[in-house]
Amino acid sequence: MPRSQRRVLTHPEADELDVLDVLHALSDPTRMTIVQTLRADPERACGTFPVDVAPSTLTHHFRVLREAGVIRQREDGNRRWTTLRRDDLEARFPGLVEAVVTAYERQAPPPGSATGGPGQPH
Amino acid sequence: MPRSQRRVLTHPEADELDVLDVLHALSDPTRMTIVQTLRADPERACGTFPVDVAPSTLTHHFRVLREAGVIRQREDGNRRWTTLRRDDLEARFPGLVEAVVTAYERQAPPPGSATGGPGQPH
DNA sequence: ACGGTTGTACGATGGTTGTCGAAAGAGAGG
DNA sequence: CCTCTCTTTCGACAACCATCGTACAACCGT
Repeated sequence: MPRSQRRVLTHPEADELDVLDVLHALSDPTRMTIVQTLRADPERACGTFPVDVAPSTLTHHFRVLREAGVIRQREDGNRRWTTLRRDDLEARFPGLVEAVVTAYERQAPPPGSATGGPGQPH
Repeated sequence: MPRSQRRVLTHPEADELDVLDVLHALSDPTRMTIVQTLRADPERACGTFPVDVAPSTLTHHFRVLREAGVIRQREDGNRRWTTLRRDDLEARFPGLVEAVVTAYERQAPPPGSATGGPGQPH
């Protein structure tokens, strides 16, 4: 029995999303970096995010984001692939994710971006 | 010496606002109700918000909002007046507060509004 | 001056959260 | 079958947080 059947990945329905849960999920730098990364890359495996925490901590953050309805996860072989639920979020909270991530990028450029923009270099 | 001089109400500068702090401040139903109320009424005294918590708890929530830069408070005689920092927030996080409050009102109509909209009535 | 109003400060408390390490499960490949 | 990789689960722990009651400070009437 494949892992995708063994453990059910619970995702809230699009019309069940709670904006307070979403805001709480986004008010953490690690989780925000995950969302930021997913906006650039549509789908990534769990271990490929530019965050600096232990694997078990990462699993915890993915669960928070998933149960808030921010991301969707699917299993494929050994990997777990993660996507941003852009359409569902946009339908229920128009402009929210756009505004949040844009605001965050201004103050914390995504890891790997060469220019830090007008941020304090020291 | 008036109270407005006695204790300094610390407000972050407009360019110091942290989007993660703002999101955290907004991810609480009591605080979101405060912001929601302030969008309708430009300025209110502390005790006039339609929330159901103890006064000391309310003070705590005002401090969280103030230190995140969401609200501004000024003293006048016995009262402490609270306003939303709309311009500062809009300049630094364009569209954010608008999207957040709009999303929240859809799922939790402001207290005192007659129609609950298409929400579950029971 | 006195009492009432408004709001804060402090301390306590129960619950939540972010973090990690160790152990284990599931799949891929030899 | 065995091993390696990817990811999860569990237990633990310290930090944080929302909440409250009590005490207190400032202001405003009378």
